[in-house]
Amino acid sequence: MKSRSTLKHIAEHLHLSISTVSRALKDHPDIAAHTKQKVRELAELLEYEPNAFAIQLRTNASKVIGVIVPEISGYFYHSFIAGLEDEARSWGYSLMILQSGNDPEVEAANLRLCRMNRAAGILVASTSGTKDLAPFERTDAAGIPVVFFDKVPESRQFPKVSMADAEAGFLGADTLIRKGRKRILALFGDHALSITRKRLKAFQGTFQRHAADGHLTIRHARSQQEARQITFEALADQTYNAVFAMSDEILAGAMKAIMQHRLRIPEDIGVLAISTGLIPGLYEPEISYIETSGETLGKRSFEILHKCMSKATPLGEFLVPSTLVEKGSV
Amino acid sequence: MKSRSTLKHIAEHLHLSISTVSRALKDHPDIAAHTKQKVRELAELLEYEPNAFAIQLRTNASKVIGVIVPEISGYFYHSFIAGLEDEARSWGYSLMILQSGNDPEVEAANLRLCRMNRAAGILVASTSGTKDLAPFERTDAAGIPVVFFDKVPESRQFPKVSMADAEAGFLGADTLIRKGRKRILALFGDHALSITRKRLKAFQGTFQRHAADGHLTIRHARSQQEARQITFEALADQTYNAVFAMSDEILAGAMKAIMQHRLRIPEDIGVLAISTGLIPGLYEPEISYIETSGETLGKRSFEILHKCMSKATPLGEFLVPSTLVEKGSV
DNA sequence: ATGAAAGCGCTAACAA
DNA sequence: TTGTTAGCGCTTTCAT
Repeated sequence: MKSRSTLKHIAEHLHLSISTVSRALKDHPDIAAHTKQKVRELAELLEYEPNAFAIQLRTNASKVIGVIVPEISGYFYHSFIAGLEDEARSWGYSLMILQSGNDPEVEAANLRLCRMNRAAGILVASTSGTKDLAPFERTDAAGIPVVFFDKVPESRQFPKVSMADAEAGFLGADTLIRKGRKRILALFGDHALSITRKRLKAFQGTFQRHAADGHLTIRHARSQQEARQITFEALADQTYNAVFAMSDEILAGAMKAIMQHRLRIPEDIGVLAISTGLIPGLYEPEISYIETSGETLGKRSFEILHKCMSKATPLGEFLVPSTLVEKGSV
Repeated sequence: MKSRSTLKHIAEHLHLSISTVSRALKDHPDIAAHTKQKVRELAELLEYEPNAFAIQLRTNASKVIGVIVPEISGYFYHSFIAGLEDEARSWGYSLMILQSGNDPEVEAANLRLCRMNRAAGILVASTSGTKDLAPFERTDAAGIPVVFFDKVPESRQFPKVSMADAEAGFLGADTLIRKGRKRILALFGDHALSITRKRLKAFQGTFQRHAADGHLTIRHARSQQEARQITFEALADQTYNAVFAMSDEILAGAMKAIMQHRLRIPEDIGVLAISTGLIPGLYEPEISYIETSGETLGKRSFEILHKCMSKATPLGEFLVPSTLVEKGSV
């Protein structure tokens, strides 16, 4: 293996001191122009590349952001990561990605890894079983800001970034009502998750306020399969003129049931979902959806974390707004 | 910020030398049992965590693997990353994820980043525009093994891991023929990509050899939209009894056209795709597919890279086999 | 069984 | 404008 060139090498070749070379390379004002010139040329020639370890050890800070998610694949987190990476790179940061597999212990181990690597900051979508926030507090106390996103704990002690769930729920109900769809089968996820409760509450509240004459059935499904079955059974008679799905996974299940019944969209049944957009775009006709963009959430999360890394920690919960994307399915 | 404890702190408290503490913590045989005991207890108490930078600087090696992909989101790479992370973590490695945005320059910059961070190894899915392999050679020469995956260059100089494209193409044609579907509309991607050419060649060859009496139309699409339009037009008359899609993106387009024509699957038309499995599972009935698993590719890639990192570089191209997953759509 | 000391490559305060 | 020096936290010879 070709041993990499260091400041020392350059310094020796040029009969300069290491610090002069170091300063020349960072364009320090003290250094003479012709010296800088010579140093830069030789550095280029020797293919000098700074040793990140040494810099990090010296400055005790890295340009790496730790990201801990339950899983990378699936319906949502990969788009979050994509958006985050984009934004982070433009600020010179890289991403260290860790999956927790929705296991609190792995999550804690991953957190430790981030600490050992002196991550500049950490973004966490917690597991559904995360109860003990102490490890996060310790990390934060050690000077590594922690920001939660998407799946956030109740605690008010950390900054949090998430989708505007209430708004999305409201928008869902409002859209359906405006389109005259008032006999609704609304499918939500696991009631134990706060995301579900927030969306549900807003949806239900809006419906009751503005469509008292309508008919709303709320059902909960914890998987695509379950969503499919519930939908299939519910749509057997013609009670409903619209289906609402609170997530991609549930939409996927509902759509199968709709296709199985060979119902036409939007003639026989209207469909609306809360989604990142990929799945609704797969059907014909495409499905209208309330967009909860993973990319946007990623970018926004970086911004918040970035603030935490520089100055005062902006506590509180930041919401990424949702917007209606009309595709004609409702 | 709470300053972290170091070996030095522990050593001072215990009136030991730093090296003794270091050794005690690594369970070095030279150290007395009771000393180890004391050291470990205090380390625990002080919440000692080794400084990865110092270790890395000292040993000039990290436990981080650089991953450079055109994009994280989309139909494929996120599942690759998920599989890779799983495997890497079990070996104590973490992932540094970099998106190239399919831009060769960004790719080169990312490569540089990996070098600066002394990545233990690098996995690259190259951009379609990557022509100059010199940067990769330099990285490799610097002692950081580079392994290409999925989108691999022609060069024989690096180890490569990819899907068994020829096999997948063969399996596609073979399956259709066995099912008696011989009037086929086969949709492929950009002909400039080697993945397309490999799949196409095997598919076409197999068809010609075993279904000379059949009718095969090959079409190329570079986007979901294009695939949709081509399919819609082609299916206007009843020439075909099966559609074959070489990728998820193309399948998505084709399915829209099929739904638009309100054709029944498999009665009116058979459908078969090469896919990772997520998309085919969204339709009703689900679509049969030749599985090209991103997860598996990720795990396999780690294995190859791991070999490269330890001993002799196993050159050549490694193929991840594909298997038929029957869902009854053909 | 334990300690002393060198050094990984870099930065930055201080000297000259 | 440039050089000297100390030190970041750790590992690892080489003593003792």
